[in-house]
Order: sequence, then C-alpha cells, then structure tokens
Amino acid sequence: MLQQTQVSVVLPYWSAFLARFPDVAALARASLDEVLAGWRGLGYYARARNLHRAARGMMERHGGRLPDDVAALRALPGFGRYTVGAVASIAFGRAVPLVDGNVARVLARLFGIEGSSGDVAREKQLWALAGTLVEGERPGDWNQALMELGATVCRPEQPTCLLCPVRARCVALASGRVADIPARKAPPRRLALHLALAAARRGDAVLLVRRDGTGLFGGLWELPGVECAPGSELEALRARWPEVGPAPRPLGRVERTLTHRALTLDVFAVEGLEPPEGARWVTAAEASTLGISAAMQAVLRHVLEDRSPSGGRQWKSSRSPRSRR
DNA sequence: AACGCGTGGTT
DNA sequence: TAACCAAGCGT
Repeated sequence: MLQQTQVSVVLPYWSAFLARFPDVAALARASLDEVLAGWRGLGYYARARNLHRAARGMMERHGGRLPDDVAALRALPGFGRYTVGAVASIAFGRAVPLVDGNVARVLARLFGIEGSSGDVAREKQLWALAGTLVEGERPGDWNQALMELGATVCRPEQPTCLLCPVRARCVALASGRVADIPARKAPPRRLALHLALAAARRGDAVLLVRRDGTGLFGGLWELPGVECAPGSELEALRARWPEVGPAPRPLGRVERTLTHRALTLDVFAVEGLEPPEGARWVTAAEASTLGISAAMQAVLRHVLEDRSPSGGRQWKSSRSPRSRR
C-alpha cells in the first residue's frame, strides 16, 4: 500500500484491509474480487493483484510467511528493489538498503548527486550510497530514519534545513542549491480518454463487466463502454451495441484526472443490451464487494440513485482541472 | 529502459 | 486552483 502512496493516506485502508484479511492465509484464500474490493480507493490496482499473488506464493513456497531471503523476496510479485529492502531490513534486521522518493532526495542533496528522478546513472549512485550507509546494528531503523528525514525535514518544497541533523555536511545546503536538487522533471503528458458507457438497468441492478487483468483499472468492474472521440459518444455506443436502439438517453458525465489521463465518462441509459460475455447484474450491495475504480464508483452512485425509469435531470461530476498541454 | 499505472493531500 | 507528489513495480 505504501508504494507511491503517503503513509497518512494508507493508514485507514491498512486497518480495514487487515481486519478483513488478518493473515497471509486469509489473503491467499480470498478471491481476486474480494481483494480488489478491499483495495478500493487506493489506486494502482496492480499492487493489489500482485499482493494477492504474492500471498499465494508465500503459501505455496514459504509456509505462509515472508521468506528471510533477498532473492526469494524479490521473486514475489510486487516486490521490487525498494520493497525487498524494506522487508529485509525492517522485518528481518538485515543490512539491506532501500531507496524511495524520500531517500533519493535526501541522499541527492546531502551528497550533491545531480540529475532527476529516473536518471539511470543517478539511481545507481543513490543505491550504492544507500548500500554503504545501511551498515550498522539496526538497519531497519536506519532506513526508516532516512525516509522520515525526507518526509519531515528534507521535504521537496521548503525543506527545514535549520532543523536538519546533517546540515553541517550537506553539499546542496553548502552550495545554496537545495532548491535545485533534485532537478525537476518535465510533467507527463496527460492524454484525454473519452468513454461512452452503457447503463442497463434491471430492477435495482445494473449490468457490469470486468476489465482485462492488466493495464488501466485492470481487473476492476465497470459499465460496458467504448472509447470514442469527444462528441461521438452516441454513435460509438450504437456502433458497438446496435440492439440498444436509436436513442439511448444521456444520463450524465463524470470527469476525473489521473496522473497521466484526463478521463471523461459519458453515461447513457440503454434498453435491450445483450449482456457481454462475463457480464453480471449487480445491485449496490453487491457492487460494494467488487473492485471498482473511484471514477466508476461516482458513475454508479448516480446510476443506481436514478430510480425513475423516465429519468430526471442529467448530472455532472467533476473533480479536477481539465487537460494540460 | 522509458512508460503506464490512481488517488488524495498540500500548497 | 492548478501543480506537485507520495514508503515503486512491471513490462
């Protein structure tokens, strides 16, 4: 959960997740849907898919426990170099380094390492430095202290250098370049993704389909939909599902901004839709047991509340700046 | 090896 | 408020 997600954000999810899956065996026994439902709202759902597979791997190969072995840890899905370092040092007391966003920034400033995130030569230097520094009696505490220093003192913006315990030996501070290290990276292009969604109702239920296992929102449930050019939602829907007839009723729009996508979801009430392969009729209660993205949850809130068959007003849900570049 | 992958807090 | 970024990983 902590991969690319702030600790304070994770905390409540962590409590709820552990209440539901108290140990590795419970997690391994659970279905993917249950795990993705428990991951709701955390994003980067590949982490949940990987964690689920890792739990099963631990049951099969390591007696239901995390292996105290760097190579065996690294072989588990979702265990990259950082996570292996965290588990090996914190859980097992091994002198294994870790470099996360915080540690990278701390070491880059402290030792004057140039370059920006993703620079291969820079990453190599940082990991080498971290490996040198982690030697000691309590490597887990050391690694956590390094991360904590980055999170609380050596922050990206407005670092509190006056309070820094290592300010006397900081290369960036001595050269007045704290604000320039690490160098800023160009922001990613945010591409527009336009989807036309079909809301087929049957009583209190709505028809959902499951996305493919990888890629955007992999393994999550959603309204049947088609990608389309802005403005061509209706014709895209009818091209994909001719049986829905000439005039699906527009229900509303949800807009969400992801790191690299500007999502626009246009929702239409349809009649007579032939359920696609693997589709399920799902009530609000059943939907709460499935993995569903935050954007699609916003859609479903509106769709499932719209009880009048002839329809009320169109709704719009926006939560984000629109487009960039 | 560069890129795709979510969401929410902070400023 | 629009931008930035967070206990990274897989391909």
